[in-house]
Amino acid sequence: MEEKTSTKIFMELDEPGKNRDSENKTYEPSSLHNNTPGSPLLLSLSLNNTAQLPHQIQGNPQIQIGKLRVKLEEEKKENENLKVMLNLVNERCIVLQNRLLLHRLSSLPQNNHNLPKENIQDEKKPVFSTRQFLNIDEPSPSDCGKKEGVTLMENNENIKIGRNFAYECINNIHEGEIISKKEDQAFEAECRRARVSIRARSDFSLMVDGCQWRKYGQKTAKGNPCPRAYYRCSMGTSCPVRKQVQRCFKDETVFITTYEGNHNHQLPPSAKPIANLTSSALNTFLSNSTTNLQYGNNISSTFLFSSPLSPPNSNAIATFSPSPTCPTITLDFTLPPSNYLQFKNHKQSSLFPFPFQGYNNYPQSFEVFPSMIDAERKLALVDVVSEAIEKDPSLKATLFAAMSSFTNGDPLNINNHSQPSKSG
DNA sequence: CGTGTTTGACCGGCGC
DNA sequence: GCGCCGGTCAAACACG
Repeated sequence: MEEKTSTKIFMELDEPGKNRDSENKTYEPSSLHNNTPGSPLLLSLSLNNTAQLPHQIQGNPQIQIGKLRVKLEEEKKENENLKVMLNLVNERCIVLQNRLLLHRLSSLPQNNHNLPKENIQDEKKPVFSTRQFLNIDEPSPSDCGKKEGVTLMENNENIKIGRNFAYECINNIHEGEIISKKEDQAFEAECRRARVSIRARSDFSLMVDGCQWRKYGQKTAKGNPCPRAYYRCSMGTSCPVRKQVQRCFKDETVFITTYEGNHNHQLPPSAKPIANLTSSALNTFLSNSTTNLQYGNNISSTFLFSSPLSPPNSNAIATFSPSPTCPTITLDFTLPPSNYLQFKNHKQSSLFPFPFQGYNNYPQSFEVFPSMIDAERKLALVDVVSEAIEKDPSLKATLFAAMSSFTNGDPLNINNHSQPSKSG
């Protein structure tokens, strides 16, 4: 957008024999703008009078240049302000889009395998417009992203409209934030109760989480002969964080580590990746959970989770179980990377930037796998696919076959699943 | 002796 | 109300 407008200005200034004083070299656009080499000129949003520019250049060149420079400085300043504002609007739009997505996921009926086709189609849409979230008909300030982007390119009047749009957008979004404050409070309360469970192999880097733990109990839980160990964080005084570690009895190389609570002390650098992982997972899912509880839903969902950890440990299949007493997020790192690829390619999953940040402000992304099946079934699915892929290099066929067994023969229709056989 | 682990007892929530 | 189960407590123990 900026570069386009800038190019237009260049062309007008450089056009020979039209408005340019050929004897005066100071009309060189680069000398006018003092821009760094290669950087676009920052005139795009605010040049209300680009059409008049050639006329202004006529007459005394020195005076006109002086006037132009002053005007240019003003425009640059305004342009900077508008850029800041635009960034703000974009950031807030992303926040609203994610809120909308989580809202939509949680609003789906529990038996959503009977969803009409349109709804399933909707789930595949990568992003949702702000207007959809705010439920406002056009024309609306909530259309700022789209409308501003178009109108700013057209003419000066539209630039003004676009600018007003931006202002209105900000005001509008602020109202939305106020409305959602109550949800945020519920969200915080949820954070304290929620758990993040990590399934990882014993040689996996996640097993060393950088914190100091003191074991305070051990118990053999029902359904798993392997004892579950209970740990308390001993790094801070009365740190409320606890974790449970249990071996998976199906595959003893797999450990299930469950974290609960927030650290009340400074974390060492070595502990931050896991802290980021768990906090971003919590952030990712708990809005969904809060809305679920609010609407009385008790649905689980599965996502491809792009964690803040470095590759190759950067992806996990995440399962969210929004239990009213203890919502739990399970991040499964036990699948080989190829499984994630298959999982990802299988559905037209969408990718969008995720605004929530971990302790360390890692940039994060969040991939949506639009399904709503219960946690147990999905974990069973993960096991089946994992085993099959280990045995058979023909990943795609095996994966689709496994998916078909859960989806009444249609591997693409994850919502229309049937009960898996326990023989797995 | 200080720190961490082990392990049986205890408690509270939940389902029947 | 009762029993089951997960989670926690705390005394005993191990180790440096």
